[in-house]
Amino acid sequence: MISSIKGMKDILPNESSKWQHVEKIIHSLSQLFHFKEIRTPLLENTSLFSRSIGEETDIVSKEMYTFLDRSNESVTLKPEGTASVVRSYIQHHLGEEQPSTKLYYISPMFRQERPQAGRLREFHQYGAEILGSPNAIADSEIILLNAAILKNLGLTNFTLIINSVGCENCRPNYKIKLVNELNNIKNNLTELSKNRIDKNPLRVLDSKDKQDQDALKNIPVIFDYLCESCKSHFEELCQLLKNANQPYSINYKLVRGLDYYTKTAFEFISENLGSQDALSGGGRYDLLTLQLGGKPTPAVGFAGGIERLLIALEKENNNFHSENILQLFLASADEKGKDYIFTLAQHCRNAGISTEFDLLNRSVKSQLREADRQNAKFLILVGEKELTEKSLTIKGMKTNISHSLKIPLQVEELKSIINK
RNA sequence: GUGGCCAUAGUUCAGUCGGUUAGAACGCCAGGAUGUGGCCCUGGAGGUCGUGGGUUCAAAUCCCACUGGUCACCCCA
Repeated sequence: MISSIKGMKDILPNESSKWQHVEKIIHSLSQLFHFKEIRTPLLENTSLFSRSIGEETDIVSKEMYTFLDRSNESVTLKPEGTASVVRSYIQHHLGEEQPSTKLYYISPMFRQERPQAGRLREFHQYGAEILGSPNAIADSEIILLNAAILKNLGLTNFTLIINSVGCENCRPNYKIKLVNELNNIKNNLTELSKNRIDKNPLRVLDSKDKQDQDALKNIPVIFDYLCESCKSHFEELCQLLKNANQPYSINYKLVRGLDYYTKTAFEFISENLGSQDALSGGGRYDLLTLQLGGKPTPAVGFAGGIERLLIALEKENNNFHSENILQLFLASADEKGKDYIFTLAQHCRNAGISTEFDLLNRSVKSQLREADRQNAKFLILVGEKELTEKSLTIKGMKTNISHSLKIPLQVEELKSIINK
């Protein structure tokens, strides 16, 4: 038996309706906020990701599915969405058409990590980006869309945390100060954090280790080192969130794992996700477009994990109604009945009635069991008797109401009974 | 990538001081005075016990490796 690749899951028929429901809400809310969908390829040039996400990040240094294609080009299955969107934005000059652009996407992503709860090698993200606006109102738009999607799915148990990670003007100053302080308390830090002091000092801050957190109690926070522009941007965002009645908490130690973030960083977290507690995350990336060869374009965006949404929804006992209910099951008692219902099924389906019948030549009893199992709303059984008498009976499987119908059948009449 | 736990019918599991044809429930299939489902009753199909080695007269059961799952670390969605 050949099975799926480790960490890559089939979405089976009994769960695909949940996915469709979630995707439907993502589409409709994104469009309500007037974002337009963008679809980019799964495969990109490897350099797109190494240049944007950062060579030193875990994603690029050890998690990407990278390989040489048949022309010896290094290609990579996309590990996140923003880089591709920005690449496409630059390549197709979307910024020339209008001063600001709002885009959203739903797409599989790939990272070769050890799978665990809420973490897969192929997973699905939904995300949105606003390119062209440097203002906090764009940040709030992104955050509020994200929150609206969560709420509309019926989630209640989540928290928004925000921070500012500064910009190219103020972050270097803070970094120097931070490295100094970290070196002072070096002996109280875990090995991993010690190693990070030089490579990526900001990441030391959000270590989950208790020992680290104790040692970091009195560490200076970036907020005190933000430049005027970053500070006012952050304050403005806070005010906008308040005006929108969007609860949030500030966590000065929130740092995100991708290098391109500037100013705003945020996460929506849930207690229901085990150790992978982020439902979604995002932030501002004012330098990325320039870095990827485009014109300087301030931008902000987020991405969320669909699998994690589904886990959180399950934990909150949100039961989805199964869509795609079967309206009519046609059963046959003999060969003539079979011929008749085959044709009738075409008419019903053309009229928009979802219709099913037996494909296995089974007994009447088996056909009816099947109708029951499929949760059919109505049943019509046809045999020689009905055809001779030119009269059919349609029966409600749940209601026990039945109607007589004359042959030739008027599909409109049938439709009105079914949709009543 | 590191570590803990796990791996028996389609599913959830029982079965280990090693010992004859490996069980249950649910699901599936067929039937129940002959053309009306669900409940009920009867019968049936379905497993080389994750894979490969080893120990033993004998392995689902003990040992090793591998693979997969799961949880945690790491990291992130």
